[in-house]
Amino acid sequence: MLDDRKLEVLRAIVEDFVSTNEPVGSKALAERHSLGVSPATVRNDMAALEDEGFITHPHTSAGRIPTDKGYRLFVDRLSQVKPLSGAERRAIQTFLEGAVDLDDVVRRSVRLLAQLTRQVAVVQYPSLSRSSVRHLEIVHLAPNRLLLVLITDTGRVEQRVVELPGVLSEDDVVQLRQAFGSRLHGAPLVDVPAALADLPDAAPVAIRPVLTSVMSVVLETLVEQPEERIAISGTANLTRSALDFPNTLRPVLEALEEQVVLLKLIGEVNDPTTVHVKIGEENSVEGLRSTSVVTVGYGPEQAAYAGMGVLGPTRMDYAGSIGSVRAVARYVGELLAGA
Amino acid sequence: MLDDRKLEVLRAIVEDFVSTNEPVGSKALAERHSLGVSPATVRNDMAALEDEGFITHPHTSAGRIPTDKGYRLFVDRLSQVKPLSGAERRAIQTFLEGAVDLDDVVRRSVRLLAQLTRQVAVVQYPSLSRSSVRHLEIVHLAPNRLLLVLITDTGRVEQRVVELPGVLSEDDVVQLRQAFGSRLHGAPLVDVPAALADLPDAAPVAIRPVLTSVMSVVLETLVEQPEERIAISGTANLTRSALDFPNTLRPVLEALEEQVVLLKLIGEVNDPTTVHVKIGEENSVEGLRSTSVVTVGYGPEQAAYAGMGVLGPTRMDYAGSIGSVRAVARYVGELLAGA
DNA sequence: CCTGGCACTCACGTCGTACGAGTGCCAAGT
DNA sequence: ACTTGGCACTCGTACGACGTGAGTGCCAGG
Repeated sequence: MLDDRKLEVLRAIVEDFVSTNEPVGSKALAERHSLGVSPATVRNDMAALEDEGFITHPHTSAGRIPTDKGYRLFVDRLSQVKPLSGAERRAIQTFLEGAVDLDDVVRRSVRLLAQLTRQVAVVQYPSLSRSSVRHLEIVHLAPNRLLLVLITDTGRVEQRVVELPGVLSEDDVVQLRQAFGSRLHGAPLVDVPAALADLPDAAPVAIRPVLTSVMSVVLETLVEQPEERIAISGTANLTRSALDFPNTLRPVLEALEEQVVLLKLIGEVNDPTTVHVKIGEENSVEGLRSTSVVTVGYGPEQAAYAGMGVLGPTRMDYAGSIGSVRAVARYVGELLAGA
Repeated sequence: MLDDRKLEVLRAIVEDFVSTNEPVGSKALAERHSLGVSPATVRNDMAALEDEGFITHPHTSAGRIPTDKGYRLFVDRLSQVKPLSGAERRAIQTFLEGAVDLDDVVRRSVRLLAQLTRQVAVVQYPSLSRSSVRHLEIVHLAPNRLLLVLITDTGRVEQRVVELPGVLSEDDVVQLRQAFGSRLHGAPLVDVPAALADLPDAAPVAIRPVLTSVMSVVLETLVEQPEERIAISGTANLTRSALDFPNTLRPVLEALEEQVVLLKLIGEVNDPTTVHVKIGEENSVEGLRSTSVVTVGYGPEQAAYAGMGVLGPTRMDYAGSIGSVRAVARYVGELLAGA
């Protein structure tokens, strides 16, 4: 059905269209890529590719452009991931190693990714649900107010103010710290509920009411609403492909403002070893049907903390994007593992 | 020079143009607004307004549109700040009171503002340089590593990991805590360098090297790089005025990605009592010359923590935007003051 | 199965034209 | 001195006709 030359023609069409953004005709194609056959032959192959649904015409007298299905085939079988240049590798390293805390790492990564790919970059903060407790600090703000500060092993910090039912002495606070500290230190967040289960019974009666109210805030913060955060950069790059998004720029920008949508987009697969590509209609998100998304999980070795990726027109440089995304994810993963 | 009727004509032009986005002609204007004069008279007034530079033609056979100078006059003398509807006030309240920490307050505010004004909203996190230290926590991560967590009275949390020159005992850490805690608690960040000045001399010799290295990190974090953060929302609203930004959407999006630019925009005036409006060319930022910015400081009473505002086409609903921005700033100010 | 040739189809740019909104100005009216 | 109706003029826009050329599909011959 699809012999090697037809595949070669498809690759040529995708590559030409991606770089020129204009429908590519049989003649130009036979000339520029040394296929060794005449335009007429190319036309026949094109007709076959069109029958199979890999390419289309915008109109009768125009050249061909790839369909989503065509891009899919291209990504799966025809493209080789572009390795980064030495300059790019160095750029990544120097750019990221200046990071001063987790927020900084994420912000730098997302900017970096946007610059490398010249597209919209999205990076999810390390997920709470997959981290462990590094430290829980309890600060005695006022007799009846506490500030809880939780720090995870990924460097993430969550904080909450707790209004207490009663007044607390400094000694009580020390007891609280001990009670929580011993149970939580190093515990994965998913295990926190179990680790705290026996707490009310084990604690001195005097501080039980306070303790339970603190406990409920802790659980609520960490487990029930594991709030996920996301950083975006490079939205201005969307305008570069403004021609690709005649009336669709709007929904794309809207989708990018919806945390939930983005999480869905990035979070669907978090396998840190492979890069995933969603092309056009494959996207579950209405409004992103004219875009492609390249995602990957990142984190130390097996454990993926979270996802990151880039989003652009279906007509994008897949090989380059996949390479950049993978490289940045690796660096960030190592960085977080070492920290 | 500019009698009352001419001003009235200017107001009518601005209002019509803002709502329809089409150049307004003398006839339509005389009909829709009950000015009590004929189109011809309106034309004369228009000619006068044009001589003064308050309005222009796009071309000969088109109606008039306001110039930046025209909008300026409108904002300064002709528009009345629109009070919010009851529903809007209630929306603000319910939306903001669910906030769980500072980050949440800021994120909710910026979303709210974008929705109310249907424009791009920008909110600066409470500035570090204007806050005081609420608490400095020192966590002993490993023998030669410390985690510093600084919490300000505005609820902002900054954290840094410090690699120490030597190994530290638990007792040393306690001493460190005391040394810093006593000096910093409640101190305005600007006074921190002074408060710490005598620290190396006063401390036990044993921990001095460690202490100075911690100190330098603290100072660096808090004073030398008072990193300002910013939240944005509603960029999708820019596409609504896509007709206003034919080729200028790009630079606007780019400007919105530059923290520095935004801070400059918002930070120029932080008087919490008045709302400031920058119209078109008045903007110091290249690339935002086709936009207007409405900003205000927020914070408890006299002390402005930071700024917030909205950005849109010069052709925007100034009265409504000013009202919304002011209202949200007040609520957020109260909220933070009470927290 | 490839190739050159050939007729055919359309999108696109150009040109000319008609239309109409809106203006500027003037002379008459108040 | 200001307002008003009238009128000629400008110019941007919409519309239709037309030529052009890129690109195709098909066919007959190698």
